[in-house]
Amino acid sequence: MRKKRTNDPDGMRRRVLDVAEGSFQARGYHASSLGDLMAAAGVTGGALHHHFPTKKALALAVIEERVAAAVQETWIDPVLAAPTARQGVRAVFEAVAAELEQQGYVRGCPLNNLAHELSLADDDFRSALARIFAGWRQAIADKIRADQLDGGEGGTDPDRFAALAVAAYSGAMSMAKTSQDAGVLRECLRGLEELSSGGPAARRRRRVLLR
Amino acid sequence: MRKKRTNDPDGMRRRVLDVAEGSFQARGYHASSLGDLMAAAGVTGGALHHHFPTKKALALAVIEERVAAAVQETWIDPVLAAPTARQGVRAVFEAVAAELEQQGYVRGCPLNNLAHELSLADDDFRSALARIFAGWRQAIADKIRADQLDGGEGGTDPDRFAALAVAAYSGAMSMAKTSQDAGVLRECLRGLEELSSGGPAARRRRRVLLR
DNA sequence: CTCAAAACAGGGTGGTCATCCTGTTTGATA
DNA sequence: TATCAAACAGGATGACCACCCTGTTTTGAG
Repeated sequence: MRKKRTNDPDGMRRRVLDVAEGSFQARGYHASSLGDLMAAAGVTGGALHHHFPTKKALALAVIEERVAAAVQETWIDPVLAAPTARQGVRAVFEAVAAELEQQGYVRGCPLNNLAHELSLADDDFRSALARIFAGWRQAIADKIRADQLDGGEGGTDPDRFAALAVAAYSGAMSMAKTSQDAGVLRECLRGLEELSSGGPAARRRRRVLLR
Repeated sequence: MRKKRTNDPDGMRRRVLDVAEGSFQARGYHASSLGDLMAAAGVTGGALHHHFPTKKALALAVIEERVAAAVQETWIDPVLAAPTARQGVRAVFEAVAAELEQQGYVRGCPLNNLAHELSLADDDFRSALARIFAGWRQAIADKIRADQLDGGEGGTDPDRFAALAVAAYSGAMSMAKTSQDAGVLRECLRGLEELSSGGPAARRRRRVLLR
């Protein structure tokens, strides 16, 4: 009997990206060998090399297609959908913390993981990752500006708030990954809110300020 | 003529640690080969293996002796020496930003760099790194508590503030490394201060809330 | 001085890894 | 149906790389 083969370039490419995304997240770029990825994806060397001529090309595709999408889905979209930027930030922190606590382990933020390992290694990596960070911060800052046009967020500097929110999240995820405990995410969120508009006292103030 | 050799175990160990610390910081753990380290340190394979039987043992020594010391010197000591925790945090942010801007490039926080690459790879690495994070946070939290005994820092939660400060710094350094621009450090510091005791609006608000 | 242990030298080794190369199969187009 | 580029297969290759092993030199204790 003859063995059949069905050409499915898109599906094969997608399977490779799936496996690579997961392995880069769990083991990092250097610790992920193409041999392991090929075995995990059920792909031969020829097929891998056809779609991604080098390991760098594969990583660049993971960054631009998967990591960027992950930031969009877990951060930008929820923040934009929230009533205000601050509520969006809180919702994301809490959603991520809850998800991590449920799954029982912390693999860290995919963007930060790759940023640390690859930013200094290659300028193509670095600029691709920097673009994602910039888009993340800008989305939050724009949302703050929208809130201000709606009459909220008095004197908050949008860019400062966005930088702080992204930094606090990234750093909290670093610690959560290292301690394998998502609690620090909640701790940082409460720290942010205690100092800004989060606490019950602040909520009282906001109601006063709104009319 | 005979070649002379002077046994200097401490010096040789120190030279290896110096080179390894620098290379782990600049290239990361996996991208640093023992061959490169040997060449850079002027050390033979036998000597390296004598002092550090495995690469992991070398990295563990770097973490426990060098990274921990770096956190102590650049963060804990200045914060403890400052009049208040907040002033200490501000001083460190500004000192690091100034140093980075002067040297023209950003290699990132050594603790965070290694934490991202090694936390999931090996539990010995992970716990050693987690200990450093914990000591860092606790030093800041203790300083806040001392400030409160001196009558300052009204209702600030020490652990929350410490977690937020460390997270904001770590995350800001991630972005600074990725964008090769230390400006985000200052941005995050201003964000922290605007939201806490810094901005004029916040000072006004806080006064109202206090009764 | 003796001598054992520590300190160091340097080549070897098995394994892994990314990439390449030659060939075969598939599918769209004409 | 003829044709050709894209898609895929799978082994070859050469370059590392971490670790080990055998041997030599230095050092300090007794």
